[in-house]
Amino acid sequence: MARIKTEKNTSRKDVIVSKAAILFREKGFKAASMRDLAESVGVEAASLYNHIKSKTELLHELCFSVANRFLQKLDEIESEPISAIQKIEKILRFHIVEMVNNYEEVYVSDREWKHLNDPYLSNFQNQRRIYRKRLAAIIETGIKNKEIKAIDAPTAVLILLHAISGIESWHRSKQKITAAALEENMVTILVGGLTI
Amino acid sequence: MARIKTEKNTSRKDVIVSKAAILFREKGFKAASMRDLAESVGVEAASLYNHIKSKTELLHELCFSVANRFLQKLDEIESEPISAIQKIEKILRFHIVEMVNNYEEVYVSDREWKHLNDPYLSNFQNQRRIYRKRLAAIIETGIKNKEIKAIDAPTAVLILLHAISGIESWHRSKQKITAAALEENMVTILVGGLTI
DNA sequence: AATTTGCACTAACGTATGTTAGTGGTTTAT
DNA sequence: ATAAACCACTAACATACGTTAGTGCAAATT
Repeated sequence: MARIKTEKNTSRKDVIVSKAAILFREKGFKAASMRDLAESVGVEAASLYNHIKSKTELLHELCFSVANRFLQKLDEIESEPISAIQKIEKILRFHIVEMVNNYEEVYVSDREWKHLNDPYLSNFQNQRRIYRKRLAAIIETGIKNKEIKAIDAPTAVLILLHAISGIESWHRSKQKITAAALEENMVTILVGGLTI
Repeated sequence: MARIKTEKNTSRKDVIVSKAAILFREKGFKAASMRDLAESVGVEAASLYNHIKSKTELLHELCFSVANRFLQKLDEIESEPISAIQKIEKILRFHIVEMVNNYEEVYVSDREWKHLNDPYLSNFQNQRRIYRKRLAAIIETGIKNKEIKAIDAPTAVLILLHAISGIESWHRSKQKITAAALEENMVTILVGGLTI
């Protein structure tokens, strides 16, 4: 009857959530079973329910904690007195760093949100839509100011965001370049591609 | 006892496979049930097994038919007497057109291949790895010939491929720009970002 | 030290899933 | 017209799943 081991300032629920992130990333939300999760936590499946309400709750936690981090950072960057292209670069770098350091969570939030249930689902979709619109607005500004090529802003956003999610492949590749080098390469290509 | 309707030159199995693509794209492979699929085909679940061997077979068919199309096109483009950056642009355009016209299949092949079983799984992963290496080799050549910026080639490949998969979002968006405009925008940003 | 709370356990439930067996009608080929 | 192949059906199976109920030990609180 060994308990779930926690480090200080992390609840047992936190442990479960972060093991869930690893598992959901690896197998996908639907394919990952509560029994799998229990095993990776070192406990019986039923015991998980002393700490969480449901499997989907785990997905909520992951999706919204990631979404909130990005929204907060966007607030911050939007209000800085810098050029549009500089904002885009900052956001891009933040995404990359997040994807590198919080791989599992960010990945799961990006790929598995479809399995959320309403009202969380609509909620998440809205946040996502709004986030993208705000990015597009920054790009529009950059275009108006002749910093950025005259392209379709939503398309540019979609390229940026999806390109970032490619870091998944980097994570799993054998011969990785350093995270810093990865970041510079991505910025070179993407910011370079946008700039006039 | 109405039979599955086929158009000429398509077997009943083909009908099932393409309905499966739609369903797998929408719900994900694991979450899409054979009973769902049966309903969308207009038949009882058990009846599907007169035409297919298993659920995973549907995934094989989808994944490998897509993979083969891309491999074949790459063979073709590789042997053309054009510059590296032109090859990259051609491949990019092919990917975009495929993603636009064969949305469901390409998407499923890209996102759901994890649920393949061995030996298909390793097989698919190998093909994927090799495909990417060949793309990276083209980029390396371009760098050597000073057509392309001195970046990490595998990173560039990963950005290209994932950016393309962003067309998913375009497909679902309400106010779409035309497919042609999408293609031009993507080429502008991505080829522009690679070129010196 | 006594009491309350936390938490992991076993057992089990209801449901959904992929799939098989067997039957009989319908289309195709002879 | 007869035989053969095709194919959709009903019924059912075994398994895997998320989750609940109830029990008792261990830790935290008083």
